[in-house]
Amino acid sequence: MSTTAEPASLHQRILSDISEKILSGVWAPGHRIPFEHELTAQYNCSRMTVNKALSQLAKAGLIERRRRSGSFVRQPHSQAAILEIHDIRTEVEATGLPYHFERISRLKRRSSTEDRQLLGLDAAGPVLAVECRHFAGKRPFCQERRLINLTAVPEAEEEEFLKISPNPWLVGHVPWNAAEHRIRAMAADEDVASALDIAAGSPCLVVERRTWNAERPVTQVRFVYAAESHELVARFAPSQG
Amino acid sequence: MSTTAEPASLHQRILSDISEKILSGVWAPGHRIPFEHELTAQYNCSRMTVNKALSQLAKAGLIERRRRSGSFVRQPHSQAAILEIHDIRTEVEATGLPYHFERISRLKRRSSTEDRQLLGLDAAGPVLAVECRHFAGKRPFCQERRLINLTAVPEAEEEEFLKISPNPWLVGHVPWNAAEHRIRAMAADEDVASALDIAAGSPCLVVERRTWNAERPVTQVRFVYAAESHELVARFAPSQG
DNA sequence: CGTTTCAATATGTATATACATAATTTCAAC
DNA sequence: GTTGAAATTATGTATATACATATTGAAACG
Repeated sequence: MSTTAEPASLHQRILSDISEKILSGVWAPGHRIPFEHELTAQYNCSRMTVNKALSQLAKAGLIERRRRSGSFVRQPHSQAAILEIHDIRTEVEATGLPYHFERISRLKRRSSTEDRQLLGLDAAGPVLAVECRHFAGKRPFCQERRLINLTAVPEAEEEEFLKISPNPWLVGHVPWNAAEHRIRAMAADEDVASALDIAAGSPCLVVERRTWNAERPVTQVRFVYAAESHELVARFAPSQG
Repeated sequence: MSTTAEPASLHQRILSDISEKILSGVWAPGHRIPFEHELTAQYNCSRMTVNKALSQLAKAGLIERRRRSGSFVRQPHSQAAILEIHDIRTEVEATGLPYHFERISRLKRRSSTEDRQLLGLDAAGPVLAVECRHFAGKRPFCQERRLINLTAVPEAEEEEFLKISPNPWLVGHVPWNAAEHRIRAMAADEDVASALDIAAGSPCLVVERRTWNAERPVTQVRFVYAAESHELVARFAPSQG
């Protein structure tokens, strides 16, 4: 997996240009983004192409379109994430921004008491601790801290997690049959604040997940998102198209 | 008035026709759905219109498109986020503390624009706005703000919600077949801070839920918990095919 | 026999165009 | 000055068309 998505097509480029401006704050909520005909001129393309990009942005909830008035940056509603095996790459790319991640550290160790508690292990054994940051464009989107039970997944020892992040690697290598999510809010501590480039104390959403394979703990992971950047959405039935 | 599936637009109709067939199981995973040019003939429209619908389906993950081969129904990406309708009384009592609640206000009014947006209503009509606090022991545990669509649930007008809180009352009186949860973190504003007896700005967990009955919005509710007091837990096994 | 080449095919993206629809503004009529 | 009809404007949807691209299958070739 390459980490950066090239601007595949023109309307994708327009889309990511604009969402970058919005998410970076260059265009604040309420700001009127250029009219379709202006963007048409700016990108030297047809109105249909611009329209496609703007329609997607509207559908994604980043902008609001009003006939006769123009298109406006919406209040930071932000993007949806399905609850379960939420794939961060997909979440990020849904916003139109290029995704990449950074592996910060990777350490094999004998499991500490805390590790065992987090993983739900009852016996000692080697674990792999991995820390990553996921980015949307140039901005940090999510901090990930993970423990992998090497007894259940010995192959993980050979993987550096530099080109592929732990989640897709695990999905491709290990089956699981049970999972547990814990979701809560917390104030950013120093560590989180610097990882996400936000102020210490500001609210964050924390998603912790443990997965098992045949009763055996596989991995435990904690994702932390800045509150403004993220919202989890879970639906029980398709509401409408 | 209820939200009867309106004709909307042609590509929307194509999209919902197809997703209906997929979700109902008429077209199983792996099934090749008709080629664009076949759908073009079937709906008597241009390929662009069909293409728009199929592209959206692909983006939504329901189908997979392969050049030269066609479009295929994908394996179900487990949409079933198991977040049961969480019952606050049960949550509180699980901690061993006595539960009680307090109805703060109850107001019938014509739906404002904001009400309609929150509920997902497209037409005006009466709503009931109810605000409550739930306690664990003597400490406030959760603030609840709710809108009830009186068009869908006229009986609610007779209920004062002094002895029974809105959630158990609704569960006993109105069936629902779709729900949506939104979960996020936020900083407590003045209102929340005083309701929960915490400092303004401290992190909170917000759970918003909307439920529908036969396409008709029933109720919208926002629960706010102080971060330290609460954690959501969701367990599930992968549904897979 | 295996490999290369080429044509056929379905999707992917972009174009120009047309008309519909909703929200403002203008401006004349009352 | 208020009302209301018409013009204006930006978006919404659909059309026909064109060419690009990936993949497949079959024909041509050494």
